[in-house]
Amino acid sequence: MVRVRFAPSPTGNLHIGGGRTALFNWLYARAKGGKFVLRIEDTDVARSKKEYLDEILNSLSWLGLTWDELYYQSQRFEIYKEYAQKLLAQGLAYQEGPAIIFKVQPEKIRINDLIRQEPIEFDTALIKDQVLIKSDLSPTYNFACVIDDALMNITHIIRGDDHISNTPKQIVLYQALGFPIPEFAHLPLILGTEGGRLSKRTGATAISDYRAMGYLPQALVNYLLLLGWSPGENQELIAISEVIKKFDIKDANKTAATFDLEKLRWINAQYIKKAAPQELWEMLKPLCLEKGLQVNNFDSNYLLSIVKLFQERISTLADFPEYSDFFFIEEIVLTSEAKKRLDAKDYSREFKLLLERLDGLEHFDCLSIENSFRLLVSELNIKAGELVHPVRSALTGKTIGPGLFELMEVLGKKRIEARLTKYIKGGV
RNA sequence: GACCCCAUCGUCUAGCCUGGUUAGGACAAGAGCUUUUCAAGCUCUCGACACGGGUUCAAAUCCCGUUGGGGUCACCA
Repeated sequence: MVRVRFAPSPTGNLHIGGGRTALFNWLYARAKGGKFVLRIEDTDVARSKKEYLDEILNSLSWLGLTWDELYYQSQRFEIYKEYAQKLLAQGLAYQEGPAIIFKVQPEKIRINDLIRQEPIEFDTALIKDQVLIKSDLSPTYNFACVIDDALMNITHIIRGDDHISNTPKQIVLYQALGFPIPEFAHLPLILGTEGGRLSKRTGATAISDYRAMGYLPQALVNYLLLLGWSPGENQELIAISEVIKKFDIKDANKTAATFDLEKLRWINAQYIKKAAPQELWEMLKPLCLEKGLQVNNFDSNYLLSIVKLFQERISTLADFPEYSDFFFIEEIVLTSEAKKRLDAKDYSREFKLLLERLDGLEHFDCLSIENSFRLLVSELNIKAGELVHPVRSALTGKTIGPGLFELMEVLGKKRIEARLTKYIKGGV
């Protein structure tokens, strides 16, 4: 049975690269009907923090990467010590004070990597003796890693490229301990736009940052997947259930990929467009409240109509409160462009006439509004745009946004009246 | 520096294994359509096999080298 693991260290957030490694492990387990083990590598007690642990667990859950088993290395120190003693007793390791050090014998190591055609060759003569147990009695990464991967029956080690040079160090330990050597698959790194590792300088690195910026987990997963694997047949958008049917770690790319926020945004926009308005609203609501929009004061029909109005034009959830605020606040604030529109001319007569027409409407729907609006402008002998722009500015405070007639239908007669009246000299 | 990995449009990639394609798609960019704005959508355009040698009738594809990029060289993980 396939058993894979993701082994983060709680000394930082779960970042984009870690998220992709976790995703590929999880996918391989799900594709092969295996198990996905999560192992927290918290052997560095000083640097490990509870807040990072929580953040990592939350991010994995948010991405939908559920684990089957969970282990903490900090609870397994006795096990590591036991195996180190064994190597000591066998004469394969020696002591240096309280530390236990493995004597590396010169040999040629060949590593078969699932995503590379040729085996990778190393000469261990170039490797120093390896510390197993440090002076403070905690195990080193390579030692704890090997013990755990073996005891947890990990069959495939899928990890970042940056671990390639750790692999020979680990293989000598597998051999010395008499453990079977698992399969390896080293994923290429994700690079920042500047080349080199993705770093905070290049942009957000934490999965939680993308959550906060309004990306959907499915969209981020879809993007991360494309960064190193292709469904073929020119497909860009793919449901995770479909991926599980065709995923194999052997098909992972071996070239490093540059993180491209533009494409992520596009994918996110596609997922937002496809989402059910109700579900989208569940995600939007907390963001609106956070921005101080009193959305609880409105009924759900109103809210869903607004969601539908913006669903096609936002690319992140965070765009929503910014674009739609005028639906939720009475005293809207004009942008400087909107102000310019309204200051350009006195629209008292036009606004007044428009309100009269709207008042006479039997049905206050988009189509009726548009018909009466177009009739009015033709009677006034002006182009539609000449009235559309000032009305939009007065109603929304903005010069950009959804179609005017659609937003008027949603906004409702009362709000329209109140907002246009403000610009009619001498009142109605 | 030593060791290791990698190399197709600006970016992500298909094609490479099993040589014969007008080297395909997506994002971005540019143009147009639509139109009340901004988006979206649709149509079109731009744009790549890093270089040099082989092997072969034929090389993006196989081999070697060069160059370039990246990674690792901790009692961090």
